[in-house]
Amino acid sequence: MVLKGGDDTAVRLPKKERQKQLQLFLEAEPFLTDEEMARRFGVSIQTIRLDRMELGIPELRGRIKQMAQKNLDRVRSLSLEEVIGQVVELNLDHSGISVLEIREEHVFARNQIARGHHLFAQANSLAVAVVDAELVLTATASIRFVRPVRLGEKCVAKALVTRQTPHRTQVDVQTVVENETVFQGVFDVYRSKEDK
Amino acid sequence: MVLKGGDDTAVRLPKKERQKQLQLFLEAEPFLTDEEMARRFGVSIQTIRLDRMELGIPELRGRIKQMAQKNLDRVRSLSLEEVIGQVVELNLDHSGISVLEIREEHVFARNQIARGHHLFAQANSLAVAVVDAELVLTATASIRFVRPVRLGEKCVAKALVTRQTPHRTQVDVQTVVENETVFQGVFDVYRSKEDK
DNA sequence: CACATTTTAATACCAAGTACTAATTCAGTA
DNA sequence: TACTGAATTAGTACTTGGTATTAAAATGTG
Repeated sequence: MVLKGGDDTAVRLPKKERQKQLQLFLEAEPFLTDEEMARRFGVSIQTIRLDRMELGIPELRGRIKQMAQKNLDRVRSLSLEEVIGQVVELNLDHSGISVLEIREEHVFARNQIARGHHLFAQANSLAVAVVDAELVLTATASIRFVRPVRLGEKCVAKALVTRQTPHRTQVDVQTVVENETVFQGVFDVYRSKEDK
Repeated sequence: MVLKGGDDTAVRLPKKERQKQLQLFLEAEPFLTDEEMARRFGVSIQTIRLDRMELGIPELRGRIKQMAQKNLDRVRSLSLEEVIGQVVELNLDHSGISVLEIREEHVFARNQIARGHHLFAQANSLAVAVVDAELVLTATASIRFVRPVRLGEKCVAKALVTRQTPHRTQVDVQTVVENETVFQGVFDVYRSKEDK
């Protein structure tokens, strides 16, 4: 009989440790087959499968499918996302409200603070949405980030049309988190061919 | 012998037509198996496989793997994408240049014009990037969209630091497409703990 | 030592294919 | 009408990356 310890890199890890590693591995490289994992840990394929069972990790194909599904959902929601954030009220040519929850993808990894352009995007797309015309484009904007917004906070943007001229509409937008103003902006929006 | 036409919905389509449909189907629902497709077209599974061969469409597993991969790439590039657009030049606390090509996801589906907030995002993230400090946040900005930008155009944003005070930096950004200005903005950026 | 835990092994089976060969059906035409 | 070529269907062997189950071996521990 041969000693098992030396065949790969190191002494075989205890079960717990191996399972912890396994999860990390799969997080980094979700496309690993059981076979490959077994090779890396210097352990039999059945052991890996037992581990997966215990940890509730689905098989390769299941994992891939989940990721693909996520991708699909994203693409679909993106094309639907004509307005950044969710519109909860809209009175054309008058006012509108949208809500945006700050998620991982909106913040700086370093400090969990929302990047300014997401707040801007929410406000800008709402400003454009309230204007009732075929072609609507932002011309100028003057904005102010009043205080930083953090991961998890819900931003409520309120837009109000404040002036109308033949080809321009002025929209004021104020964004609040729990009644505290975090952003405000004045958008001067160009429009043409009334009535979309 | 039985007539083949009536078994499903309609008379069997000619090859060309079926293949066209097949592509559309898979675009909408990429998770269909050959078996399911065969059922829908009222045709044998082999026929579907021949079609896939001719059209160069990979098998189900290949398709979902591709999508999953795309998802992975996106997530990874997103975290790398600290700056929107590609930075081609950067002199800390002085100036910087970034390039952004307007793609499908940046434009209004209706008229192929870039949504303002993408131009803003490019400019804003560049303005933040040129400032050399641990914490950098946009405080206020005054911006102007000079002319609409269309699908496929390459936006070159140039940032220039124009003023420095103990906690504020003013950055002017001008974005051009083929020497024509399309966007300009003045960003007032807050910073703290010099030297990141 | 005896017993439990952990690890391997072995076998049957599955989904969704590929690869290949061969038979059948159909459509148009010489 | 018989023949030909394209299109379709059938059938078999083999592949990947598994599940499910049963059982044997190795290892650890009181």
